[in-house]
Amino acid sequence: MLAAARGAFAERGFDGATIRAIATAAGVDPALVHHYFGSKDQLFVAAIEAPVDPAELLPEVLAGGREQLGENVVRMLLRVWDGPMQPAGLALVRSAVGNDRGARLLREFLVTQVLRRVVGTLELSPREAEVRGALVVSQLVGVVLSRYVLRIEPLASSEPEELVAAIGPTVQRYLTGDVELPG
Amino acid sequence: MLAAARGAFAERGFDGATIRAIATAAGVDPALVHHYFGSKDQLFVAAIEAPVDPAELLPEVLAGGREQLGENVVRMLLRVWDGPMQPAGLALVRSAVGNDRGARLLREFLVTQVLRRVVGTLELSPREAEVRGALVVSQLVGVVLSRYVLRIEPLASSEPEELVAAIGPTVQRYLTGDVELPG
DNA sequence: GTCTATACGTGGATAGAC
DNA sequence: GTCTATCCACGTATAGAC
Repeated sequence: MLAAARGAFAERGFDGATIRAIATAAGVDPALVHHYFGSKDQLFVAAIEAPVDPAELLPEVLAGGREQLGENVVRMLLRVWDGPMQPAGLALVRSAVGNDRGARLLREFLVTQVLRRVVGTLELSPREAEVRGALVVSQLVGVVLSRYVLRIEPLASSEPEELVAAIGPTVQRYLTGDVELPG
Repeated sequence: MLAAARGAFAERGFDGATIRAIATAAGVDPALVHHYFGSKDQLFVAAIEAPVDPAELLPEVLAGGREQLGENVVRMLLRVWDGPMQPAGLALVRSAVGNDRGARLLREFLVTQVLRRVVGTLELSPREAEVRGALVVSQLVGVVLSRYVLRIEPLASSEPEELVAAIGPTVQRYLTGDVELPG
């Protein structure tokens, strides 16, 4: 039933998904949904509960050393999104673009849960860390949107490792390379 | 009145925006909107009518020669989005992520109107052009989303030229650099 | 515990008065 | 041409029967 909700939110966003449709997809009565979750909002937060914990993935990302950080970040992003994260992630992204609460939710998740962890392992001034982190996000968000939402070819059907090779260097440069820092 | 529609669609996406709200914002009667535009769909396409023609911007992008292509693309993107394109563009992006028709609309606009023009000026095999174009799009889409939708700092309030310096090299590499080409 | 019935609001669209 | 009044469909949520 949560799976049905995730699927619906992923396909149609928060506003577009209806409790009726979710209930039908799950083969139950719409009233049951309210009975279990109370409201649509609560159902949503239950549905997008992160199926992966960023903290657990961190060691693997850092394992290759400083020079492989860029590729590892892209590799991990694709592994997670091609796998368990995709429905919940899509739901979150779709809703983030739809309304401002969702945008704030996603922004804070990205900044505090993902960015700070990766960037925090480099020795950087807070200011520089913020800038480099934002640049990385700009590329990663673009990959997710192009591959999973807009489905632009050949990005959408590329093998993960091909994208790692193509995009990893960009992330690497943003993290440790020579970048004029915007202010 | 079109301006009010653009603003509403930009803020709330296609589904979120209501004809009533648009009419109120424009200081007119909701029925008038139907009278002029017939339906919400038609109002939408009228509202997102591209305020800038990609073809006209092309010479300026190409002016600096092959080595400045990356920076010029980013510069033009920001100029257009910081200016006249922003409301219509936001409306399109918001709706593209919301429903699949919108996604197809945006994808086709990006691929045929923007990508092919820029990439077409390099001498590349169709296959390579497609790949490099998609990589460029992945970065540009990410910038737009981070800066204008998610409003991630410091991207959101950076000066355009700072972003040009930071992100231009990425686009340059995707266009003319050494990239392992995904398939 | 599960479903039927329904209240309540909202939004797109239309008919018709002036 | 512009607005009032209204129709109709849909969606959330709740109350209450079984």
